[in-house]
Amino acid sequence: MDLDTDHRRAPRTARAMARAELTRDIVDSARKQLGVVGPAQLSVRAVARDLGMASSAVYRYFPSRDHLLTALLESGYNELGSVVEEADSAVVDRNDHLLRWLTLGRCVRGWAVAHPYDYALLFGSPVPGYDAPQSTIQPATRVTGVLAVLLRDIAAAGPVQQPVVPAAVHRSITGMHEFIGTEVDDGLVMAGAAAWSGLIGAISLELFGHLVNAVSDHDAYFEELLHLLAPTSDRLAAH
Amino acid sequence: MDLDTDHRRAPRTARAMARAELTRDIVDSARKQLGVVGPAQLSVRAVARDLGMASSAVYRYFPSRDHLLTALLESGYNELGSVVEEADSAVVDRNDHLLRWLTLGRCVRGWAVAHPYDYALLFGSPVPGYDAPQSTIQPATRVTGVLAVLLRDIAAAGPVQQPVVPAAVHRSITGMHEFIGTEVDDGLVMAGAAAWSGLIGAISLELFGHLVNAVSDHDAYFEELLHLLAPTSDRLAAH
DNA sequence: AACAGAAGGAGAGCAGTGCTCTCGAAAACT
DNA sequence: AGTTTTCGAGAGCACTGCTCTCCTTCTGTT
Repeated sequence: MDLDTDHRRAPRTARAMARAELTRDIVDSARKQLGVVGPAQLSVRAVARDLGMASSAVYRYFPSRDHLLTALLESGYNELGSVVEEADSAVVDRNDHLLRWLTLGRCVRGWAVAHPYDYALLFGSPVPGYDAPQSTIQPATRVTGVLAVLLRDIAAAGPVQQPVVPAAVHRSITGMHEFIGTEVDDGLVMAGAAAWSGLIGAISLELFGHLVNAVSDHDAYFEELLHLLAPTSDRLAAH
Repeated sequence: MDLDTDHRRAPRTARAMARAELTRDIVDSARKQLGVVGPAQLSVRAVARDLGMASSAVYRYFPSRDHLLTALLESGYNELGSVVEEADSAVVDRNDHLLRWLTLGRCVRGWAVAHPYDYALLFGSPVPGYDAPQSTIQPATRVTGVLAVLLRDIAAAGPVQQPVVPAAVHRSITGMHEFIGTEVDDGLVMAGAAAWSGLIGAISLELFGHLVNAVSDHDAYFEELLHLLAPTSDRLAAH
């Protein structure tokens, strides 16, 4: 089972190939169900039925329903992450930080609206008694990684603000600093955190039905909100 | 009990009193379970077991599990709403709008941290195939109602900004305007929406485990974030 | 006070779930 | 070729939401 001795990633034996194929099929079928039914209602037996196999056979590939959900978590994070990464790299003017923020926000919301149950799995209430294992945190950081790079570029372009946050806050966000980079000051890190919080909150409120009687045109509303939430707004406004 | 006064709401017959009592007991037991197990795992049979009755008897009071969840939704919204209302009214200086915003935010987060599963029920991913009936939207507006009053007071105290939002946005948020009041201009309404989005997003990210490796001292971090999210920040900073 | 009818409890039962076992067959390794 | 691992299938357990029937108890009316 040791992966370090197995240099060849591609499985050679027929059985290993079949296993990889079926593992993918199971995840695909489960994600297909996620498009209809929501994470809590996702059923191992329904996946088995969809693939024409016995439900017990699925457990040869995923030892529990939670492990299957973990795979879906990874899949969703990776899909969202690659969408955001691609869109950000498509912005030609790298110094147009506002546009890059808008692109990131539009991307995340666009993907969330297109895959509401996947978004609910990623950013909604977690399944109780289940904490994400280490394998999911790496894909989860891809989309926030794009934001981190943006913050770095903002810090590199503009003048570095003095850290105006209390020492307790500075100490508390060392994890963010390690992830983003030490050249980004506390104020900008917190601005990014506020922007990210606002983005996730706005999408969650919309998708989870908290704006039904408040907002009619969600596209226009979100676009305006995105401008307000931009971490660069004060800096851009100050020029 | 004050219910025994001769208002027609008070049930007079023994059976009606027993029904009201048992209905309350069921909701209480369900909310007690919510403190441990999460909305999706909430079990009607477990409630019945807790109360020492047959599971089928519970269906005499709540025709389905979703109806029970609706009652929990109402109960949670009312509890959170009354907490926030009380805290806001305890702020003596009504013109200290920043303090009132901070109080609101601290209240919501404090309640959410104390009742994570209740918060997940209210603001997390909704149970699939279930849309909240009309009876829940009134309690749901209590906490946002406090924010609405705050925005009204800000608008009344400060100079009215010109609506700088596009016409499409103005048309889209007529629902918010009707709820908040026409004297609040578009810009302030959107600032309130952004602040509320950021608040819900920040709490959701914390409670749903998205800050595990990023933030160590959540209290200090949230306090700083709350200042950044304040809808009055630009106005206060501009004075 | 007597009685028809409504209300509510208990239990059995149905269809579904996650998950665990055993058993036999097929593939892989030696 | 023989041995060991791998994997599919099926039965089964404990649990769920929910329905149906049966029967007791309470209620409003005569």
